[in-house]
Amino acid sequence: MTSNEILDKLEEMFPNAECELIHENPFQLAVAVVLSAQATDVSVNKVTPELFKKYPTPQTMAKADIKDIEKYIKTIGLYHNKAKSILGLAQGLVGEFDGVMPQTMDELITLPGVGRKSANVILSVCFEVPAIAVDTHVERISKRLKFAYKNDTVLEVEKKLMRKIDKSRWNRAHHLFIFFGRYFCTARNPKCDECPFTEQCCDTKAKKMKGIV
DNA sequence: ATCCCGAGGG
DNA sequence: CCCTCTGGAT
Repeated sequence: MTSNEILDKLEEMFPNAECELIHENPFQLAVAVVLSAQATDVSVNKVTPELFKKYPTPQTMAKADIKDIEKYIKTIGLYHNKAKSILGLAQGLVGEFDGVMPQTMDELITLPGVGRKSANVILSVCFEVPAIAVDTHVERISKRLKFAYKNDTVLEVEKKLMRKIDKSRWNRAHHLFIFFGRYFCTARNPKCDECPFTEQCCDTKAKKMKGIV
C-alpha cells in the first residue's frame, strides 16, 4: 500500500478525526496541549472548562497564583511542572508577544512547556499551517506501519512522514494517525485480527510467527 | 537518560 | 498489579 492508500483507508475508518481538546482560541488550545503531555485528552477536558472559566485570557492567567492553578489541574498528573508551564506560557505571551499567540515554530518553542510537538499542534490546528506533530501515537503508528524505523528519534519520524506524505495531507494524517492509534492500533492490545494493514505491519508479522495472531 | 505523576484500562 | 496517556526540561 502506498502512503496515499493508507491515508485513504484511515479516512474511511475515521472520517471525523479531529482535535478533541476543548478550546475556543489559540491561547486555550496552547494551554490544553501543554496539559496533554503524558495525559489523556479525556482527563484534560475534565479540568480545562473550569480553568478557562477562571482564567480566560493570557492576561488573567499571567497574574494567577500557581497554587491555585495546581488545584485545578491536579487530577491530570505531572501537575507541578504543568502549572509552572502554563503560568509561564501566559506570562510569556503577555510579556513577549503582546498577548497574541505567535505563528512560527521558532517563536512558539520559546514559550515554557511548548516543544516541537506542541508547536506543531498549535500551528496546524489554530493556523492551518501544514505540520505533523509526532506524539506517542503518531510515533508508534509510524513505526508499526514502517514509515520509520524503531530506533528513529521523534524528529527523524517527523521528517520521514513529511517526505512520504503529500503536504496537502499532513494535517489530516496527524489526526488520522492519532485516532487510529487511540482507538484501534493501541499500544497494548491492538486489534490486529481486524486490521487492514497487517501486510505492512512489522509488529503483526512478528506476532504471527509466534502464533499470537 | 531521568524526572515529573494522577487516572483509567486490562 | 502493571502499562499507558496528543512531552518537555534538566
